[in-house]
This record gives sequence, structure tokens and C-alpha cells, in this order.
Amino acid sequence: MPEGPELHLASHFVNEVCKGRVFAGPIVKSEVSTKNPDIPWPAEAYTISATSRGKEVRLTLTSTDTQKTKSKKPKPNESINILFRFGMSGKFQFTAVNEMHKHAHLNFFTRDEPKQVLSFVDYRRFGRWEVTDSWGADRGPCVMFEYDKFRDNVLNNLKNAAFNKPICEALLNQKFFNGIGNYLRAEILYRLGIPPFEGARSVLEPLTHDSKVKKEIPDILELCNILPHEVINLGGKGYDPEGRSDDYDAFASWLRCYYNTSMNNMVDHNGRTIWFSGPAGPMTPKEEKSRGVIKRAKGKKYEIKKEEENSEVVDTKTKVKKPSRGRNKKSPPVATDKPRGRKKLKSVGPNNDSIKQENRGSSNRVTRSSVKKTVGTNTDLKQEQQPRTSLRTKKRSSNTTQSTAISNGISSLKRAKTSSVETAEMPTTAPKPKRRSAKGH
DNA sequence: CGTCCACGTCTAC
DNA sequence: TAGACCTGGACGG
Repeated sequence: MPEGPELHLASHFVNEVCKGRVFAGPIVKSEVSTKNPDIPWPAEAYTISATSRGKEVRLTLTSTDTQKTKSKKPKPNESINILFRFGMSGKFQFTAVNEMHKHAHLNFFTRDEPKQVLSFVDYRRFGRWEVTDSWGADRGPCVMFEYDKFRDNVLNNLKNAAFNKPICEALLNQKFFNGIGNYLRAEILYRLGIPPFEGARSVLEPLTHDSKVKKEIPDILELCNILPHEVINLGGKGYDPEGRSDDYDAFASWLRCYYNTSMNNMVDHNGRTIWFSGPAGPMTPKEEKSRGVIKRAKGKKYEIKKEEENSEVVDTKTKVKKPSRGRNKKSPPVATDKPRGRKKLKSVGPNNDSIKQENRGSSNRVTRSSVKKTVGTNTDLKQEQQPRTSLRTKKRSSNTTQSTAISNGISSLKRAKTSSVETAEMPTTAPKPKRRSAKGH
């Protein structure tokens, strides 16, 4: 659930399910959760509410005890805050006690029967929590709900080394772009036709002398606010591959670039995949690596599209060196499978020269990928075993999806100052996912 | 059964 | 700037 919109939706979800409910008893941590702290909270009864800021969610537990106890129990109205970061897979769920998720790592139980539980579920366990009243010290203002401060923080600090990097990498720096993640950076740059490896400073510098004149096209900082709000307003849970629910289609359709096989992708200097259209830009990594993707046609059967003309390809067999640094990619958020039939892409913005579209008609969904690597020069790598490793890539593309509901660029130009979301998300219960997603072969 | 990849940080060389 | 940290789905063999 992890980018700004998902964190915000999660806090909204917590507020919805906790409304009018009283919790009680020990807050239980899972056995395997060893890196995160226990939460000592001996209240007889308490309520739970939540707020979010960028990629963090804060739960506030407030005692509803009435007696001024003598012990160390909290006094009436006394509260504590627990700050959460979701890692790659964190989310909140509210279920019956007997339906607790296998990876529920921090659990808050209701006082009344039938007992239910608010759980922080995080199967990869990259998520973290701590008892603190402050937001992450190294994180900037929220791109969604502290827009003015966010904008000032960026434009007043362009000398910072963080902006020496390509714009696509600077966008993941939470010190300045708190709430932007991998899919949002791709969508933001795509809508403006900005090459991902254009220097961050050169992209942002012009905004410092912006005339207060009203612009037709939102600039990149405005999109950092607008796009997350668009996701919030879709009515679903935001990014959630597991959530093959009906409301996920809206999100899948909203994505125009990320994981869209008709787009290009490249591994950035931090090993993360950036999806884009058009030229990569001047700060493109030396060894341009892209990830391959295999799309699965409806029925099954996939095609591979590869390319990379020059450079030699290292075949998979030849493994390559070191354990990859944990970068990875997974299955599809899935590009929207669009109604095929020629569509015209539209990318908003000024220069959308790019946008290549070779979309012809078929539609497909992205699924896994394969690998290969294109090496410019030799640099061969060596391989070792070790835990996971990998390196190599391939590329392919196809069509599909694409602009989707092209609601044309910036649909909403308004930047909500406060939350306006509605619709709770998060299934109240999650039957175990289990086996593959339908579609038997 | 082995490889790759996934919405993100963290921290050691 | 590499790994580490984790689980698991989708593929390939």
C-alpha cells in the first residue's frame, strides 16, 4: 500500500473502522516481529484514530479510562502516538479475531464481543513502527496535505546535493518529496513529458522564477500534489496488486505509464525501475538496463518483445554477479488493459513529443519479466551464488493499456488542502489469498 | 526447484 | 553506492 495515497487511505480506513469502537487489552506483536518495539499501553479501554503525512501514518491511542488509577495506567484522555512506515507491503486490516492475517504483526483488540482486531499487516516486514509524537525527522512536508510547505522546501533548497541527481531519482527523496514513490514518479514525469534522467535541478530551477501568472499546465511540483489526490479520489485502495477487486480497475486504468508494456523502462542508479516514454535524458545510467516484462495475454501465452539492439546480451545462463541489492520488481499492478482499438495517447503537457505508442491493439497484462542485460562495453560480470541475486535484464514491450481513460492531463487542477476522501478501503477481512489469481489455464 | 521482481527504506563498506 | 532486510507470485527448466 505504500505511496502517499495509500498511506492516506490507510489512515482514513483506520478512522472509519475505529469510529465508535473501544479497544482494550494488551497490544499484541507477532512472534516474528523482532525489530519493532512492543507497545506498552495498560489502558483499560482506549480509542484509536489516525492521520498521515507523506509516507507515514500515525495512530493515536487515547485512554477512556475513568478512574484515576494509582498504578501506571494512563489517565483519562491520556494518549500515545505510534508512527508507522509501511515498507513495501504494510497495510491495516480490521477483522474478526479468528480471521487475523498470517502476517499481522501488531494487533489492537476491541473490548466488546465479538472481539475484532485492527492489525498492521506486513508480509515482507520492511515496515517499521515506533512510539513517538513526531513525524520522521528526515522527511519533508507532505506532498498531498502540506503543499505550500512542500513546494517551498524544494524551491528554497535547490542547492542541496539531492538535486544533483536525475529528476526521477530526486523524486524518491523523502526529504523533499514525502509521499512520492515509484509509480507516482513515473506518472508525474510522463504527464509532463520530462525525460526521467534529466537533471533535477534543471527541471526545477525554472520554477523559482515563476511568474505568478496562472499556468494552463500544472508544473511538476503541482503534479506531485494533484496526482496523489487523483488516486485518493478514485475510490479504491490505490496501488494494490492483490486487490483484484472491482474498484481496483479504476486505479489500473488511471496508471498511464507505470508498468505499461508499451512504455520504456530502465533501472536507475539505485536499482529501481523507472517507466517512461520518449528519451531517457542526459543523466541516463551508463549501462542502460531495462527490465523485461512478459505479458500474459488473456488466455495465457505470452509474448515477449525485446529489443535492445546494440550491445550484447548476456544470456541468462551466464549469470552475473553479486547478489542484487535488493531491488526487485514484482508482478503487475497491471497496466490497464485498455480497450484496445487505437487510442491516442495523450500525455499531457507541453512537450509530449515523446510518447511512443506502438500500441496496436492487443491488450495484455504485464506479468513477470525475464532478463537479460545489455552491456555497452564489456564489463562482464561474474557470478556467485549468494542469496538472491540477479542482474540482467531485457526488455520488451507491447501494447495494451495506454492511455486509458485519458482524462486528459490534469484532470483536477485543484489541490485539495485537506482530505476529502471517502470510501473506506481495506477489506475488512482477508481470506487468505492463496493460489493464483484466477484464470485457470 | 531456481530465478526475478515487487508500492521502501536503512546501514555498512 | 552496494547490500540487507523479507515473503511470495509468476516463470523457466
